[in-house]
Amino acid sequence: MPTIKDVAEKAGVTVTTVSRVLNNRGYISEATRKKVYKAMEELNYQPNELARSLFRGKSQLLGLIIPTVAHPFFAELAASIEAYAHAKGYKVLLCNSQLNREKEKEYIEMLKRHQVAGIIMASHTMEVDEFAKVKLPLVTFDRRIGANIPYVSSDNYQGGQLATNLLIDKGCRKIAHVCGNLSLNMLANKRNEAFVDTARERGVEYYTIQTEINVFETKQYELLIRDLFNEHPDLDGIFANSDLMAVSAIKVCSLLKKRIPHDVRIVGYDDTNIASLVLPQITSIRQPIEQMSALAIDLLIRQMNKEQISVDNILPVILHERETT
Amino acid sequence: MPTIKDVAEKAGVTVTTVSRVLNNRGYISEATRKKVYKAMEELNYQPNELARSLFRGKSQLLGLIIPTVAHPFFAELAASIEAYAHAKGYKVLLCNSQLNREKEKEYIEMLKRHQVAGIIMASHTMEVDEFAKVKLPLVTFDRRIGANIPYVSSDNYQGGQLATNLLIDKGCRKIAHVCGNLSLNMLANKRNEAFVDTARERGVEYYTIQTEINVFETKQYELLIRDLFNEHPDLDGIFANSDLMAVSAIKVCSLLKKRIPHDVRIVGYDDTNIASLVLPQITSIRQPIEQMSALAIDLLIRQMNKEQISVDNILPVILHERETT
DNA sequence: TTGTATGCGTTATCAG
DNA sequence: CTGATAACGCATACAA
Repeated sequence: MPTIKDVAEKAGVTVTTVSRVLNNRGYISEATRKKVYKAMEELNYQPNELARSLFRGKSQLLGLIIPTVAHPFFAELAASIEAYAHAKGYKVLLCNSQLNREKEKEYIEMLKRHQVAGIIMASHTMEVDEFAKVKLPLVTFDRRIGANIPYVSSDNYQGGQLATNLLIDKGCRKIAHVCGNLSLNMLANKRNEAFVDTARERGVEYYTIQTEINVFETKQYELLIRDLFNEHPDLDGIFANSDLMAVSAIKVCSLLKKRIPHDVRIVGYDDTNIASLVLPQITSIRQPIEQMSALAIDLLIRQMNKEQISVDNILPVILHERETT
Repeated sequence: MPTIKDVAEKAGVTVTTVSRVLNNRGYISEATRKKVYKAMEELNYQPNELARSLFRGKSQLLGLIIPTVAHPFFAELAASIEAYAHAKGYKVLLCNSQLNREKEKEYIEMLKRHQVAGIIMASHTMEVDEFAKVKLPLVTFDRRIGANIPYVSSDNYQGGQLATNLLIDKGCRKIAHVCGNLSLNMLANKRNEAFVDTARERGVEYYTIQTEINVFETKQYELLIRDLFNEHPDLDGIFANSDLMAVSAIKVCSLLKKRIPHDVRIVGYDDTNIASLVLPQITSIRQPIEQMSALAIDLLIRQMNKEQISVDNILPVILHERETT
């Protein structure tokens, strides 16, 4: 790999000059600029980002910590974040935590060692006080850590309300919310709050089913939902915490010969591609992934620039009615 | 951020000594080792990877270039690759090319600037001769570039045979292969070769439908398949090039009141999670993603060590029969 | 067993 | 307008 030195020699100038044309700093005569460009061209020179980053004390890397990119929601999130990061000149370091606290910590340490410019954290098994130690531009997805760490989230309470009200409006009298682990202290838990509040208010029988921490255990969802119907054969509405869970619910209903939406109505969450792909197409609550991604990147960059930012960044969700309701 | 210098001062030694205990090199007395560890502990010291990498001339980063991580197959691939890379001490830089040649090139340049240790390339719109310029450990997914660049692939021809034979064995007489853009020169095209060979051999009527380059245009798949049935209402077998396409096929069949597998049989590809998730569950050809990922990482590391490696790395696929056949 | 000096590739400061 | 030099944080060769 040619270095700036090689370019300088070839162009008959010093490294200083080359650096100047590279960064468009200071005054340079057109003649030498041309010479330098020519030399760079001929050598196929690429500036060494490691050296640059070392000098300025940080890299152009962003860390993205998610449970697993194999999950459709996080896959779409990752794709979106990468796109916006790229547009702003940043690269994304992919970290799959598997919702494992040790891994989360390990990844954060790793990212610090690599002098990343910032971290987007969308996996939350870590304790709150451990976030204080990060000392790096940080944005959280769907979790409020404290007054200092900004987070991006969609309006989970609103989502829960929309879903629950829709089920009840459509005539459901006995509904269940299949959600993640509520002890994980994520804002997604507000969906369940909304579910409970709404169901209670409107006088409808309701149940909450928590799944284990396992990220992507479809089979487990199916078993859980099957148990649910065993206990409550007359259940007529399911609010699933992800489209994947909704698909599992559809499957179980099909096996139990329950017609959708006639016997059971289902609302999914995230509105990932899968929701409109399967049959019946899933009614789902859409999180505005694109805007959330853009906002996250933006918040990170603002932190780097020591700008003032708001801690709470909650975007509205949208209900997409389809065939399961 | 504390540096090695701070640690040295705190421990009352020089940076050399600290560096030594850090890297377990040379002889160090237990006493000073303890002192140094203590100092590192107290300062919460993290070695600066940028500096390390700059010194040794390359980073611990791997570039992963895929069309988009929003696609289930590539999402699972990315998750798997990240896991193996992590196990070997490497981090993954995520690059979504959108199957765009300029982006691919741009990403490669970027990765070089960042002194990545290697590149895994699973997006192939670039010309063959451009690969020669990479000069970096490189592994290709599903494309044979030349005699110098190793690739990892599953046995596409076998996959095509398995799928086609299954359809015919089950009684299909008029079948279609819905595949990607055959001009892209990927090994996946061998699926179509196998399809054509097998159908011809066994005397069954067959058609090939190519989709546009767009990576994730589900709607487009649906339109294409609809057109297909318009032209050939008596089509009774579809070999889809991905599970996503298979889902689209299922959907179209459902809309056209065609029963699966009674009227139309469908075989998908990749056997991603989605295949066993939807109803009917999709018969699919499984690519051994885990092994392919491990192999790719392994090939990269071997190249770094200047070890001899084989260019052709083809793993067998497995047919998973489910409900669509 | 430990310390000194040098260089990795780049940018910034300060001269000229 | 351009050049010499120091510094970023670390690891190695060579001394001691």
